[in-house]
Amino acid sequence: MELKEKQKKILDVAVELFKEKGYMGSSVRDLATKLNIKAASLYAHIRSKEEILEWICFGIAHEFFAQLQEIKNTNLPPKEKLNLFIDKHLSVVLNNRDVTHIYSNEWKHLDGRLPEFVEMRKNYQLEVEQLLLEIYKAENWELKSPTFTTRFILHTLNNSYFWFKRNTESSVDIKEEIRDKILFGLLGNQK
Amino acid sequence: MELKEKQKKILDVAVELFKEKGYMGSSVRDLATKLNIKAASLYAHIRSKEEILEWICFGIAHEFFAQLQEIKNTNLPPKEKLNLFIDKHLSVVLNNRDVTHIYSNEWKHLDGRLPEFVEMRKNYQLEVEQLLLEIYKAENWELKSPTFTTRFILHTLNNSYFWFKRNTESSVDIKEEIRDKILFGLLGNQK
DNA sequence: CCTACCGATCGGTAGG
DNA sequence: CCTACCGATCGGTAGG
Repeated sequence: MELKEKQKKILDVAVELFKEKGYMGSSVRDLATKLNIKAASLYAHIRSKEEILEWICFGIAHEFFAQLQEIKNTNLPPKEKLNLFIDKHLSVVLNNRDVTHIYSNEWKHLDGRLPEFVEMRKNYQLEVEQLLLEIYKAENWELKSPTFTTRFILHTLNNSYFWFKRNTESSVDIKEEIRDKILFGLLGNQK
Repeated sequence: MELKEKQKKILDVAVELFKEKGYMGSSVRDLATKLNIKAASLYAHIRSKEEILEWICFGIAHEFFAQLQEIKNTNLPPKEKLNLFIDKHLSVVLNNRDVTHIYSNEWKHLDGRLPEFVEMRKNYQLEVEQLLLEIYKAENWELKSPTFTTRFILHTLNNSYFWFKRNTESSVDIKEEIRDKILFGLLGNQK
């Protein structure tokens, strides 16, 4: 799924558009106008509107997977694996805020490749759950509801781009604050 | 904004539909079919498709406000105010999962009453922030980023319906687990 | 509640 | 990359 230069340009503009109006609220004519071409001309570069959504959803899913695999392949102490996972996942999210938003909210419109997407995401969730189980076991922590906890952490990470205004705080500070909230909550680090 | 019986029925069916296909992905014909009437007949009960979205978004927003006002009017100790706020807000969310989902994800399509909605939500956010400030001050806790923290708590509460499968766990257990995660995070309550 | 219908817009194709 | 155009569907109205 290698994209040509023009396709990358279309992807970038589509991300901006879908973020603003939603996938179903964005027409191919809107997209073409933003690219200063006619709607019909788009089809020299894309097979369908849905294909663009596929690029977005599967592209970022692939990044999440790659990042997780890297962590699984290290021999870090469990606690640091957890920290690194949060850090890496957050980096992907914060470097791709609009894409993550579309991935989280528009995947249901994938249609043809929807089953493939749903399974891919389920697998990712299961792998994260395994990582958590491994960490909790090694640290002798209690993990009451692994599935619940996994969903909590992934959802919180994926929606964290929402908690601050863009460009007002440095990325390092943001990541620290988010990790802090996920690990210790509102009160866990209060004396 | 008192709804008649038929309008309530339309609202209920629309919530189900919008949750499944999204607001822009749902046509008035889809909605009419689900109600076993013709699309044109809907307009005896609604002014527009958008009006239904207004019922959904402003209706639940009103519930959030009412619940917050109740808490502000009590004389509970600060710490219990925080617990009660989480509990009450969660009750509204869990009793209105699909509505909360639409409120969170489809508000941008409100159009005519969009500015009113955005301001309403900003005010709610500010009131919650004030409540947090009051609580943190009384308890002598440190609150580094009030706005960030407020967004964290509201987003986490509003998305919590996502963390578990429907009807698999009792509502009491769910609320406890969610409050636990928000207050203490993944590790805050581990010894 | 229905039938009949409106103009506008949708994603996409043909052919150059 | 364009013009020209397709059938389907959109939200909504008129009139009963």
